[in-house]
Amino acid sequence: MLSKKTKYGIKALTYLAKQEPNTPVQIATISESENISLKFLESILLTLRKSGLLGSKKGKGGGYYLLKDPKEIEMTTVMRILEGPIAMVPCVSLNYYEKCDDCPDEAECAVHYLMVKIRDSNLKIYGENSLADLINY
Amino acid sequence: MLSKKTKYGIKALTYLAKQEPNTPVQIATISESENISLKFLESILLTLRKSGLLGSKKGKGGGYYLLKDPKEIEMTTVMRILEGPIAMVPCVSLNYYEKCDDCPDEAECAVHYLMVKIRDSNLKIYGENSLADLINY
DNA sequence: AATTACTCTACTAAGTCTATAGGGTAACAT
DNA sequence: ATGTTACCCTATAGACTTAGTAGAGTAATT
Repeated sequence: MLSKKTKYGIKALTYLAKQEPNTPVQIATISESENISLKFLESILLTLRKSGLLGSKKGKGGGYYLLKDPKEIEMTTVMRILEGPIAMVPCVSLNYYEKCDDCPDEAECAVHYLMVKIRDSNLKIYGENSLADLINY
Repeated sequence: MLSKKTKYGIKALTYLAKQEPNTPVQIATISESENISLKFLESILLTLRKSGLLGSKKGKGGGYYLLKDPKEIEMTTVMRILEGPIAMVPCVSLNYYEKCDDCPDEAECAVHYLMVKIRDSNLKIYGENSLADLINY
């Protein structure tokens, strides 16, 4: 299951992508428009800022804004930040690889075999879709 | 993330698929061979039996066995039983559809758009792979 | 200089899910 | 009858998710 954090995060990002570049949008505005709990959204935007996707401006007229062109932000990045590893099992993760403690031989593991296929296809889809692709279709 | 329940379930199923048809295998045998907690495996095999994938025989010489030819069991079925819906969001699920309460229009929802693609590609992979495909490669 | 509009940080808490453990019961084979 | 084995029920520690609450810090405006 996709966490609400990820769902809300993507919605907020697409909202920002629809705005004029570099015009800060307040949390409350996004929260109301997308029906997201204000405080929860606050913490989500914070992680997006910390990971370099968003910039923020304090004080009056402040808010959050995208740091890059929506075309340049691919969903692989977004998903990794919000949802974590793309792979469903650590032993097939490219960025967060971990050996299974119960599995003596990965090459012989049926789960591994299947999950590599799932990972590759998902990686392809996330790579083919930028934030810009999600707002005009 | 793939739950351990699913992971263990798939391992147990492939173990059974490697045996001679209709020869019951004890839980303990699978548990030891695949390094799975006995009690946990017990509950997993129970759900697999209740959903019609496995048969069981009580008493001495008893155990679990596959009810169908491994070629006839596609991973879509297995995943649905063990992991639940294939879709990552209820609003794109074919079998467990639910409307999002925050989303006014699915057709305009970026998350929906992306998750449909993910669902379709995963469904394709699970559909192309039977239990038999997972043991000989 | 005061006020206002924001972001930032931390703490708490209910709810759910995961993974495991223990004990007892019913069917079956010998 | 006896032992083997599936079956069933309950409990629990821990982690994670999704919030809610309170307050501190910062920048622009008046």
